[in-house]
Amino acid sequence: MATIKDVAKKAGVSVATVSRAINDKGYVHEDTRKLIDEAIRELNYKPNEVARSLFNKKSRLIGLILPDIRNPFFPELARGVEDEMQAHGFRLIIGNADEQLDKEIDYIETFKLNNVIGLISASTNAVLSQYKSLSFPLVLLDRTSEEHPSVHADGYAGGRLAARELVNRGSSRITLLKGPVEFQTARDRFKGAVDELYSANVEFDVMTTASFAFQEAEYWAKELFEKYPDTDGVIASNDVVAAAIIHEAHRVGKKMPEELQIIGFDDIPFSQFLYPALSTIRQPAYDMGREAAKLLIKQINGEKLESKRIQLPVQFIERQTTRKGDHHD
Amino acid sequence: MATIKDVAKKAGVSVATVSRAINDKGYVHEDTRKLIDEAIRELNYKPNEVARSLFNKKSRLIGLILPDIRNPFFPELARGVEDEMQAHGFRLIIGNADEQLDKEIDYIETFKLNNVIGLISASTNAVLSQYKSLSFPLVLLDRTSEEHPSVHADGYAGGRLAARELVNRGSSRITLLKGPVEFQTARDRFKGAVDELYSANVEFDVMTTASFAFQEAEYWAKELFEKYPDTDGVIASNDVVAAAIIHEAHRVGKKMPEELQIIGFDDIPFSQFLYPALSTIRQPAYDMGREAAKLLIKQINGEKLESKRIQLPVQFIERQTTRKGDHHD
DNA sequence: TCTGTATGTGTAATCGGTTACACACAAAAG
DNA sequence: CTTTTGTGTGTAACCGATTACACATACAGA
Repeated sequence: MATIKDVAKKAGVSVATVSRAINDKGYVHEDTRKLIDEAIRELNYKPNEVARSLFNKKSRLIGLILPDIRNPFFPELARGVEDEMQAHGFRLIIGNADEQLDKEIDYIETFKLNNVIGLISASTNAVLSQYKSLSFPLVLLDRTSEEHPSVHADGYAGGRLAARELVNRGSSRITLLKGPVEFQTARDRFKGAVDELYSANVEFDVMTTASFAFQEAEYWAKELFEKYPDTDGVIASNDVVAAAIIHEAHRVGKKMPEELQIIGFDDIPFSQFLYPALSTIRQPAYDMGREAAKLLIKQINGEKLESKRIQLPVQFIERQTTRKGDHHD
Repeated sequence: MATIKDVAKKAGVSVATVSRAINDKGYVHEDTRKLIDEAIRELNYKPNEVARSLFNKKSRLIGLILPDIRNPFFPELARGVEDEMQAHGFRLIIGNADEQLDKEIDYIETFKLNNVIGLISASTNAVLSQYKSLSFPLVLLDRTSEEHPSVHADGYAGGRLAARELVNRGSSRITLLKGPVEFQTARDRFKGAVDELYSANVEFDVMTTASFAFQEAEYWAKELFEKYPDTDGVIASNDVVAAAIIHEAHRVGKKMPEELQIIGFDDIPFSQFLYPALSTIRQPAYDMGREAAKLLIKQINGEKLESKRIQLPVQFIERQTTRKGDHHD
């Protein structure tokens, strides 16, 4: 690989001049600039990011921490972040914390030691002390925070919405699945649903699904029908769990949506392919990713943030696991 | 952040000694070592990876290029790579090329300029000139190569297997979906299926699905039933496409598996939740990831590779989109 | 006593960039 | 004609690590 010295020699100038030319800082004569550009092209020179980063204490890398890359919701977030970063010349590196604290700490450390210029975390453990001592900006994604800028969907409204739609469509013995307590969004949507059900004066049971992972989703589904065999409406903690429930419902012979309505949460791409296609509360994952990226870029550029907490709306996506309701507009 | 100088000062030695102590190179007196350890602990010192990397021209980072993070098959691969790397003290950074050439080139460049110590690529464009001029080892994942070590599943056998199972289970007007030509694995499994169908002397049509993405899968599914309304067996190019076909089959009122059998490819976690649950050819994605990681680590350590091309077996997973067959053992 | 080897440590160069500062020169201002 | 200001460029220090090399000491064997 060619270095700045090679370029300087070839162009017959000093490295300082080359550096100035590259970075458009200070004066460089038009003619010298041409010489340098020429040398750069001939040698196919690319500035060494590591050396730059060592001096500047900043790279062009953005770190993104995801709690579980296998849950399709998170790749969707990542795509949003990536596209926005791409457009601004930043590079995204993804760390998959796998819902494990030590992995997450490892990644934060790795990001620090590699001088990332900013960090977006969609992790559950955002309260970590590691997040306090960062020398670069942090944006929390898919959760809120007092201390840091954040982007999230309106989980509470989503929970209310899910409950309302289910009730309006005639379910009366509802089972409400509560996601892992660590996930703030899970708590929000749970609370939303509870509040709505209370105020609608509808009976409901609560079951906790202590994880969002595929492997365990099947287990929750089985547990659901054992504990509450005559439930006629399920508000699932997310789409993965909802998928497992649909599957199990078929197995135990429940007709959907006639005998059992189900509403998921997230609207991952797969939900439309389920049978019956899953009615769900959509989170605009891609947009959330983009917004988080924008927020981070603003901070990196030292701009003032007019709003530190961006909340995006959720939306009911009507498909086949809910009946036609007497729909209030 | 504390630097090596701070540690040296606190321990009352030179930076060289500290460096030797940290890296266990050269002589360091037991007593001095203790002093240094003590200083490191007190200052909470962590060597700056960027500075190290600048000198050594190596980091502890491994790059992984995925063609599409949204296809659940790839996160699964990534998890395998990650777990193995984690165990060896390497850090994984993921780049999502999004099946776009320029993004992929960008990522290779980013990885180079950040001194990754090795690269695993599951991209379609492994023929790229960028891959030739690497100064660090490369392992190709989910595809083969003459020039580079690679890990892949036996797509050809998978194609044959899919065709054989479908024929054995009584489909006679088979439609064979051909995945994107860029994907070598897609070509392999296509060829396997073709060979098997020829030798079994079974009629079949071919339809090309020029992408594996969700958004388009639905389109292929519709096209399938328009073009070949009386097909009674589909060999899908992957599970995502298969999911779309199941969905569409419901819509047009085909009974599965009685009137229509479907076999997918990959066995992504979602396949079990489809209705009917998808019979598919399983690729051991997680293991593939691990093997690729092992291969890369061996190269990094300068070990001899006994085999440069690792092929993992595929497996027929019988679920509900295929009928009970007169099963030859 | 002299030489050779093993042990322990520090100085300074190096990796590939960036930038403060000094200096040279030209044109404009006084 | 001197002073100021704006351009243009090079020298060298610096970012935070690693390591070649020099040097000092201790102890062995001759």
